[in-house]
Amino acid sequence: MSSDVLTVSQVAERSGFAPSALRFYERQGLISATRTSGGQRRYERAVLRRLAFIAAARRVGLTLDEIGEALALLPDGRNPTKADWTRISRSWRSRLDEEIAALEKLRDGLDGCIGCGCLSLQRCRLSNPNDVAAAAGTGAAFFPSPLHPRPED
Amino acid sequence: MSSDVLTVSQVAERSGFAPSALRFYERQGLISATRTSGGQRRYERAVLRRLAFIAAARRVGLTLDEIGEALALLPDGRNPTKADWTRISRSWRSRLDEEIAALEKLRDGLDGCIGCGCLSLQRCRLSNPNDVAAAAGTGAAFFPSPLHPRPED
DNA sequence: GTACAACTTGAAGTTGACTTCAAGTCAAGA
DNA sequence: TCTTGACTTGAAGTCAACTTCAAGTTGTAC
Repeated sequence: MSSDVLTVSQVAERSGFAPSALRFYERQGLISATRTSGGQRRYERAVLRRLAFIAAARRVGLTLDEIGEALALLPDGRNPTKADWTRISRSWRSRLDEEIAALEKLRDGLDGCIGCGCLSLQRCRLSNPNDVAAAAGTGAAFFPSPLHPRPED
Repeated sequence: MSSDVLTVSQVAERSGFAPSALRFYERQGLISATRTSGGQRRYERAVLRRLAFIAAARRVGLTLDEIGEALALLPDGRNPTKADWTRISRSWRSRLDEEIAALEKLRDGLDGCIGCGCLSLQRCRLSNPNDVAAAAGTGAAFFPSPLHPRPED
């Protein structure tokens, strides 16, 4: 139990991450823990804040590598302040804006194309991949794609 | 070459998919090809339309399994009409709308939370995972997540 | 008829983010 | 002290969507 350290299952429950994920994040250097004399992990409360950051960053679409880089910008020695967290998450807003814009563009493209069935017509960009291929090189350019997609949790 | 059938590399170039992806899609049952006497693939032109559909569907965020299910709804025996394509892609618009809405919600949540640094404060949902865990079960509920994300191409 | 690019196959590898497993060790309440 | 749930480890497995590889075959321009 108790006062100021937490066990793996306590952190798991409070953070929402599975114990296996916590061990994985530790191996990746995203979080750390002290050990009991018997070798079991004990976490400081500050790890919860760190995990909250990781959860939010994942949701925004950052990879674990990127999250690691962001966390590396936190001061070592002292606990991060409000300003520290703000600083390293400042770019998230524009990242989301870009992603939203990309999806909107895709949606509008669909409205004028697949949505109306012109997939089967000669002049639709979607149904006429050779034109696109000739112009853009690969089919990946048919439509803008969302930025920073991530696999299912 | 020529008149009405296409080789693998021709389809690859015109569709934007790599030859290995075409073989993979064939194994998955998404596309099909006839064979020469020597066993090489020859594609009908209609495969390009199918591939355009696959490309668009991938972009919208469908998995290959879902794309397969959608393609299974096309009539067999005759080539799909404009109405056929429209029918099976009708749900894409709302799917994108939902995904966009989820991202906007996430963005707005960030504006009021991480963005202002309250990650370090007591009453922020993000910095207070135990409350969320108690209420929602897992950390996955901190923020709405985008629907149907997909791995990098 | 020959050269050679393009094609064939099944199997294994890749990436990211984890999870699962087996086999054993630790912590703490009764 | 005993019991039992929680914990430990490294290695291997999972998932999606492909790519890469090796070793051999085919198609066609000359």
